[in-house]
Amino acid sequence: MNNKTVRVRFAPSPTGGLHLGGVRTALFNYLFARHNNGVFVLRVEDTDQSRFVSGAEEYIFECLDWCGITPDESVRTGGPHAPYRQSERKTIYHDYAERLLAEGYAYYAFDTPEELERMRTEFKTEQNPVPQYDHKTRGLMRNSLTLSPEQTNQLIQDGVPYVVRIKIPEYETVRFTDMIRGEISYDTGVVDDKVLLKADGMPTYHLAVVVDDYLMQITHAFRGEEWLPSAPVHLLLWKYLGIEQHMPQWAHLPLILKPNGNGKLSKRDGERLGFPVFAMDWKDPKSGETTTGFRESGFLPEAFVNLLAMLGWSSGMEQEIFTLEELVQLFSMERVHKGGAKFDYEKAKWFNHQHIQRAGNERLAELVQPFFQKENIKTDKEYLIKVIALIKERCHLLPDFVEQGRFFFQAPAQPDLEAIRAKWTPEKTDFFQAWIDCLVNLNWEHDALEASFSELAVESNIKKGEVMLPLRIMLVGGKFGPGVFDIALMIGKEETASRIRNILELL
RNA sequence: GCCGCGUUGGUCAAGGGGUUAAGACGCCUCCCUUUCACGGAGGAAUCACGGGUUCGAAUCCCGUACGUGGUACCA
Repeated sequence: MNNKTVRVRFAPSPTGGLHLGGVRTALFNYLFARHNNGVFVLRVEDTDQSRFVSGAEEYIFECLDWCGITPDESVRTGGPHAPYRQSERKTIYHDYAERLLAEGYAYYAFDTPEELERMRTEFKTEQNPVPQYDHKTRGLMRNSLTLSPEQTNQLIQDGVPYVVRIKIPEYETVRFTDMIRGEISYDTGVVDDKVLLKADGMPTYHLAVVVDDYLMQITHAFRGEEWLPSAPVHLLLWKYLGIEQHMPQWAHLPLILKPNGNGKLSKRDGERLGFPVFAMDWKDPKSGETTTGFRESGFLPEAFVNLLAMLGWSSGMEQEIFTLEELVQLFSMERVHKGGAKFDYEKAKWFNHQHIQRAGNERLAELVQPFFQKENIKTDKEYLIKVIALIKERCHLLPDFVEQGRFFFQAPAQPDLEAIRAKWTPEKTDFFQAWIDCLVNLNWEHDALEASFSELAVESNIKKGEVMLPLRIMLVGGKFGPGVFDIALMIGKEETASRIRNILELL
């Protein structure tokens, strides 16, 4: 890449950076950086206004750690372009704002929220329901363009709150090339004079990205498609600052949409439809409510990363299951889609199922243990590993191991007695009684077990098929699970006999 | 309203002038399994619409429709 190190940056917002779309942006940044032996920079957006949610920074790092996409430069790791926290870069942004002000590309605006509101209602028409602060209206507002320099200075000295706005030209066409979409052009006549510096002294995203990307020598900037409309503002800023030649290449990633209905996927959808939209549990410090994450729902991080990668990108091959390292090798911007993708939770679970099959039983045992603990089931590690080997293929999410495996640890609490009673006969009671007695002297291995069962059935003049299902229900509680003799083998001679005996008494 | 971006089965998608238009998820049928899954074999289902260009269009162009994003001192 032009002998220049590829540097990509991720600048998650405290609110938006937390969900699926945000993590995917981070992932694509990471994949592109690694693929090109570049650097993945994380700049933290910590705007100190009411919308800022404390704990978001920690949360983001934990998410990225979980996914295995740790940044090379960040607040945590340090790096040559520190600080990486926006609030610590305040004076830097001011310097750049001054430059724009001095050269007439920006101006001071003293309008109060009420005045802005008045303007919006006053100029509101059917054709223009949302009037903007732009070339059409700025001449009618209270700003350094309409005020004399003396008046402006006086207001500033008097401590009247002000913002700095970019002065967007009236007739100009801004063009740029997006790595995903190709040529894109905007007519500046429809762009408004965006605020660059807020009254509280903090920069808006518009100023911050441009300044940070320049100073941090970012070569490629990827973000969600929702940023496309503000791209012309950023382009103009690069130009006005005279740093155009250092501008990164842009790529606007397609949106992740609601599975049904319309619109961007949001936190609410997860709650409504019963699936996670956050990587990990997220507790909103303000409302105190917790939103369940993919991690806590029982997703493997590699599965989460895999399914995220396939949402808006494809390898072009038939293979769909990839490790992070494979994704790094295969990733290319050319294969990123333009259109938004609807999130499909069923497919997400399928990805997890696939990765569970590929995961080692020992690791699964560790991951699954907390879910057993939650249900107060004590698990011996060695035993649990054997159980996992037996049941993993029928598990899509980690909690499934509890449902599929609990009878290995405890006798079924509510066995499906009806299923047994339906075709029960006294002869069958005798049969099971006899089999329990056989068990005592039996060599405890699969074939011997099954042979004794089959032989006894023949002797008792009972069809083996008629007692197989009852046996299963006695041991398992229901019509599910691995081979019934494998189960008996696992739970042991005593337990097998005891479970049969107990059910027999209930019939 | 205006501006931008997009549109291949229900969903994710390959394919970028000539294909029987891949594959995956989901759904259905059958096989396997004396259970449930897994697995295997099949099946239903698609190029948004209308015009061009072309010998030939899912593919290129133009419209329309629809979707989606933006239109904040949010990101």
